[in-house]
Amino acid sequence: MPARGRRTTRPSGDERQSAILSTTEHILAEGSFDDISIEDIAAGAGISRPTFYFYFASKDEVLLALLDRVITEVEHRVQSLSRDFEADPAGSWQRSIGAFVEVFSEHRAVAAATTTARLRNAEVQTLWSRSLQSWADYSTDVITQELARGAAIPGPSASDLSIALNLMNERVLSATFGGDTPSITEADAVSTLSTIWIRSIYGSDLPLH
Amino acid sequence: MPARGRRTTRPSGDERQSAILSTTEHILAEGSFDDISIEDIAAGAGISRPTFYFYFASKDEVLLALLDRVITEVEHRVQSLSRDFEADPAGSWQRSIGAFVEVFSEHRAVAAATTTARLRNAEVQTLWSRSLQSWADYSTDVITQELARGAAIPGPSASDLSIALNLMNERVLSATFGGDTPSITEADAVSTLSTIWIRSIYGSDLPLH
DNA sequence: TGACGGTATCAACACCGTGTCGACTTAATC
DNA sequence: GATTAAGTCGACACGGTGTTGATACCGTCA
Repeated sequence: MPARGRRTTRPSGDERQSAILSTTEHILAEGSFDDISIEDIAAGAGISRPTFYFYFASKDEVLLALLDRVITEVEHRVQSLSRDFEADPAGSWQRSIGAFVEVFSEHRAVAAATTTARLRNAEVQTLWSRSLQSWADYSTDVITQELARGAAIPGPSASDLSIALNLMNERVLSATFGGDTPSITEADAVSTLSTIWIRSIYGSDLPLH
Repeated sequence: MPARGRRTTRPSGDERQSAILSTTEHILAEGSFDDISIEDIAAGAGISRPTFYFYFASKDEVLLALLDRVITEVEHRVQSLSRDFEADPAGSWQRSIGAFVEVFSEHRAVAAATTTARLRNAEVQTLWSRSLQSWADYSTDVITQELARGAAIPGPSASDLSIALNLMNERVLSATFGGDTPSITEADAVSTLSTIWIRSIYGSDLPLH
């Protein structure tokens, strides 16, 4: 059992593991994921490159762990939101979108890295797809309910609509946080996205409530 | 001057250059841009790797040339479209979006490669940004006119709205052509996107005309 | 016709990042 | 103090990139 309150001669495995994670998120804040080498991460965590491989199989595995934490955080944040689409549809959508924006704003480095890694790594792709799909499923359910009570207007299938809107959010936020051209400012992002969601779902700015 | 109608002992420089371009687009159709090496391209074009560097400074330069051709094609296609937003706003938007979908559908390999290369290569980023910006500028102008004649409804700035919608198209089409999960089918893409554009701009499915 | 010069070609090399192997050290356990 | 599991890293092999320098081809002009 490792000594408690007294420094052991070597940091424990868990300390090393989390040093790698936090160093990576830290380095990620200033450089792109593709530009940082495992050497950089290892150096930042105070270990040699081969030792890095004792903890993670690759750079992508580290990102996977970071991404997992972010996704879990989004889930919690969105779940703990007070929403009542019947009473206040516009506000409910806006608060949900706002929650996403907040979390991705806080972890923009991880989000940006995911965007690049997803394109070449199947596991990252899968993890991200699963989340996107679950958000799309949730939106689809709400839209279907809104259609049933006559608030939303018919048109494209609820699922196509919700997929397109979720993908829009992903791309717009990635542009905003990445400072791309063209992009919309962080201040305008939530209201612009919410307006598009609401008009697309209800065909109006003032849905029935 | 090179012989005409008679084969010279070596293919000319121009032939090599275009062999590199077409080979690259061809190889790109089955593998991702990141996975193909300069060796692959050179072999496909019947030259050695160093000789490749005589024609292009890097793999990315090849993509840049391919992308340039695709962007030019989109421009031509969209310009030659008959549009009259006052007479038929919904149809005009739908035809414009349809033109994009067609071109990117034909050159999906180049579009996919651009998506990945943009993230690490500044020149690709710039070229793509410029096009995106010019399409967004065009949409902004039309939305502004539609607002002036009282057909579009006020809300987010015309430019924020148009940037968000253009980015949505980019992401949704990339998912569709890449067969991502979640994504919408190629058959449903144009109608879903058009509906979102029209409802977001006019606040209704049947804009004034 | 022959030598000049731009165009084109490629073998060989230097470099960098990844991932692996095997030998070594450290610390808990019996 | 012997054994075992966990942890560490020097040294290597590999694969892809980009460069260099020597050489071949070919149109042209004296």
